[in-house]
Amino acid sequence: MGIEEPYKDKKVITIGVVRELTGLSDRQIRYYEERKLIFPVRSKGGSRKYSFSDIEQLMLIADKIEDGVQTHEIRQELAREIKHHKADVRSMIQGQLNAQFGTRRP
Amino acid sequence: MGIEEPYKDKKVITIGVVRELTGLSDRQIRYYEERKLIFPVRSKGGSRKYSFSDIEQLMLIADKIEDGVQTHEIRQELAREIKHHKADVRSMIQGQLNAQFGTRRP
DNA sequence: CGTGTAAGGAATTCTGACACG
DNA sequence: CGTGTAAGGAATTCTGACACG
Repeated sequence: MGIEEPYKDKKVITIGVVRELTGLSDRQIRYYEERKLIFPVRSKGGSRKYSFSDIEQLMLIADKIEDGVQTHEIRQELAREIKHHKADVRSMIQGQLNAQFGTRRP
Repeated sequence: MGIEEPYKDKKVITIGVVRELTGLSDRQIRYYEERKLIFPVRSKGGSRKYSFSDIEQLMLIADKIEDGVQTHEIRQELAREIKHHKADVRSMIQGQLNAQFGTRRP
């Protein structure tokens, strides 16, 4: 499990390109940010910059919205995913430690 | 040898971000395009869009310029690289064909 | 709740040209 | 040759608000 796709998470894409790539309106894209579903960074001048991950995330969000899921529900799902992801990272690190030093057994 | 880094070649980055990421001026970036060293695509409105590959390419170009290499020389080097790359692809495909069907031997 | 829209302003980018060397 | 710059215009993005439902 190595480091891959170094570009996927770099926030370098303007909202216009995101609009084209996702098919969403800027209004929608900005609204999902307002509802804490997506977190672009800002350029010096104040314009939003998104990553490819953000674009994928937006397409997932759009699917759920279409299915009638409300933004606050989506936000909760996201929180759960992050929690699980953190747990995964924790257990992976634990696994590496065990592999290196053996399982602790007093 | 599979398909990797699906984002590396997507032309989605505006010149302002390229300027920040490379440290070059827009003048320089546009000039290298004029000299056929880099090939951004255009948005509907006419603004340039670059890929991460383009950014890496620009940094290589900048290094060579600093070393006193002229743009037309760099362009020739690029042409050679493309030629070699095409030869590599050709021999790789040939290798796959041989692996699949055996070397032709009448 | 989620989205469209008109409004006004600010930041971004574009081209062609002049300058220096 | 490679790059800076001032000029004027066009495309892009921003925010806050009103509207509908």
